[in-house]
Amino acid sequence: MSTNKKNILLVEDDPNFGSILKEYLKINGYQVTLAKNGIEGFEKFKKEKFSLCLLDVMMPYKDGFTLAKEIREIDDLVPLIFLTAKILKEDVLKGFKLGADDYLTKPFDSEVLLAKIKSILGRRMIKEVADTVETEFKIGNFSLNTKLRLLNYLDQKPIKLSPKENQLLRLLAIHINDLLPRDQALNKIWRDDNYFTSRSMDVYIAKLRKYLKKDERVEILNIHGKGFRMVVNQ
Amino acid sequence: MSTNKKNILLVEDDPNFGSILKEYLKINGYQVTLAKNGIEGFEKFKKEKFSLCLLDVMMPYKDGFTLAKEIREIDDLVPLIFLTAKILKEDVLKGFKLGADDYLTKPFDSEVLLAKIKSILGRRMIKEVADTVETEFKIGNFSLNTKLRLLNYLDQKPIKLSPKENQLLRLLAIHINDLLPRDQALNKIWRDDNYFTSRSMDVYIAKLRKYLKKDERVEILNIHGKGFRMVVNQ
DNA sequence: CTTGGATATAAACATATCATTAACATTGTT
DNA sequence: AACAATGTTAATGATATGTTTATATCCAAG
Repeated sequence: MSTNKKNILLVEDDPNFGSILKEYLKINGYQVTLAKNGIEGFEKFKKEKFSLCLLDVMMPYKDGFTLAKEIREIDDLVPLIFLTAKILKEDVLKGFKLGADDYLTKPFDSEVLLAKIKSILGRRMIKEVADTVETEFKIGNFSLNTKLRLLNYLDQKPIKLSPKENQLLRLLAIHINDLLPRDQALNKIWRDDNYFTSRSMDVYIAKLRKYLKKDERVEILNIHGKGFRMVVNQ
Repeated sequence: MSTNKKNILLVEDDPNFGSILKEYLKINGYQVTLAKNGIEGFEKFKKEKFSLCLLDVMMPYKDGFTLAKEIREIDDLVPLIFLTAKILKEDVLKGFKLGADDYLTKPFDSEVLLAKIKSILGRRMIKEVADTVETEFKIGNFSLNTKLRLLNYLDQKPIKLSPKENQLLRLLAIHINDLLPRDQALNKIWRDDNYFTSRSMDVYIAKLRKYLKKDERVEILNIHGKGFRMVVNQ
């Protein structure tokens, strides 16, 4: 449990749902500021520092997406969660037959939301930060220094990495144990994602796998059609 | 083979307005598919992957709302923008209930539309929305990770799922203990429901049943003529 | 300017994954 | 019984990926 309090901005126009959710989050150790529409939400965002924003998409005057855009203009990093995802996920036909208020009063899966918040304030936050500043990565018994482009294995002579090898391994390390989508890697490293750059990336994956053979716990797995996933077993 | 280009589906019955808007969007770097009514629009939507849909509300045969409803049945996430001449509040509300991402009145400032499109397709927006989609499902002693396409059973080696296996099991999990209508699954996953896709689905059901044998409490039952139902007994 | 080494891409071929279809068996319905 | 719906396995062709080798490109040292 971290000592600095996690401050959440909740923008929700339905007062019932808003206050219930606020109470629930407070019980779970978060500090919550509730705004009842996009305009008020943006005002509050400018005045205070928040660890995370929960935005209802469907709001009068200023919808969640517009608000998100404005927030992004002044803060590149603060995580955003849209509360419509839950609604969109539901059977649309069912949603139609109900009134607008009905889906909000339906039992809200608060456990799921809480898990999401925890996950975003933890792992995901780390990923964002790592993506912008981190230069040193542990990968099993390897350590990668992206500034010097060196891959160390215990006390052995460091392996010199080419710029592309370095960038790709760095991305895999940021997403360790998680999917690195093919497109994302291609766009970040090659700034393009046609067939040929994709094949080129495969060549680099093969090279990295060769380097990583020294530690058999470390593997780069493929997820067919989606991307790669570097794992450290045990 | 993947492409980076933003692909927009534009459904508009007025040929003049339609082609002008199409050209305008193309000039601004988008790839645009134009459909001249709701029926054609839905056909095109099923055949291709789009980053965003622009739907005219007032169209003969099939209006924009009906089309939106059909699109939402097979795609929970694709952003929708409604174009309309009417500025009726009722229509706006109806649009938002469908999960619309924006609402524009016609004639409108094309600069405004471009800004809206950019905002919705913006680098973070899609990712944020995608992040809020549930990726973990519990099924008896199994746990399904739809992002990594892995089916875990206790501590055993995870079973790798193919994309179709993954999608089908996900749908069954969403409807756990409840009926998953055959045509609903077919339209969501295969975007079609002829005899052959239906047989194909049966093949996948057989595959899933094989995987799920590890936990005898978990069963996929058939409801003759209606669909399937995954249950967790006891 | 040219040479050599490092690097990135392309080509070529091998293998793996995947969705579909066919084929035949079984079950449910009337 | 007759037909339709479903269960299951195996074969097929298409696409994605794995890997090595060849070629092109860049750039610094001579």
